[in-house]
Amino acid sequence: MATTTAAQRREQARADYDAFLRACPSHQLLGRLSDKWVGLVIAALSGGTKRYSDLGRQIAGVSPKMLTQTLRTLERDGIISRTVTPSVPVRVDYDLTPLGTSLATLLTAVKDWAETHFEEVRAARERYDTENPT
Amino acid sequence: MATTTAAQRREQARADYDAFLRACPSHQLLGRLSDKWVGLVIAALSGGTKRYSDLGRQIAGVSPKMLTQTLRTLERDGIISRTVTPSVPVRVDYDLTPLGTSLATLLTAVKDWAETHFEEVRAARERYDTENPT
DNA sequence: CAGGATCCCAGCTGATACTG
DNA sequence: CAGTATCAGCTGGGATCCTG
Repeated sequence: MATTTAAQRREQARADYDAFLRACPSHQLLGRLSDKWVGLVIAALSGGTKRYSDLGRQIAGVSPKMLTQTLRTLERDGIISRTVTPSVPVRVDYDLTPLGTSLATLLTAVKDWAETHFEEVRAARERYDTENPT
Repeated sequence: MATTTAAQRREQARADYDAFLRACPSHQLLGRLSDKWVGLVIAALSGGTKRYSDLGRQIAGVSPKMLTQTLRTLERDGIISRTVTPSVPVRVDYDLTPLGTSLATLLTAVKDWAETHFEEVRAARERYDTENPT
């Protein structure tokens, strides 16, 4: 025996890794933040309470499905709050919770870093591309 | 006519949005950071210089392909440096650049936020799930 | 107005095999 | 040792149609 192939070991490692990732808060958060629409939604809500259709209009190109999906996961995570007003067309307002606000702060920090260093990154890319014409 | 359907308008909006996103540094950065392996690689390299196979071993479950791909994009962005030593088996060392180090700092900030607030998120999820048995 | 349900395609991921 | 090349599978996201 001892036929522990590299593949088997990697498979095992992957299982461990997956379990680890699922339990890893920072990675979960990263996944959330980078989710295609999450950043936009949070940014939009930083401007105050918004209705569903306001968000749909303000965030260019989002489909109803993705908007709803995004809002739902954010609501589930306690990042935003959803308020239904049973008037005659229904009215639903979304807002940032305190937790969401603190997350928005973090997002701003990331944005600042990006804006500060983006020129460096751009230059690095250009250098790399001219050096590796592939 | 004026048959500008909702779909058409969304399509147009989507084009604008895509162009916007491609030009948006913070969103690009977010995408990078949340990339499945990027966080792990940066974390691994925070411990100092590492060889290709070291990284492959330290990061459980990564395939050679993804490891290479991740390293390449990070190198292109000027986040890590790649040093080839043409000995008789070849030897390649990876390291964080100053830019990469500052990014690692940001990553740490995200990690701290996640660890600080994860319990709140977990609680919010539990509440949401018990309230919405679907 | 605010969504739910369904179908479907593209792209990324990963496994495997091969090379300088 | 440090990759590259190829192929298959899955999942995310959008389009579309429908409801309370």
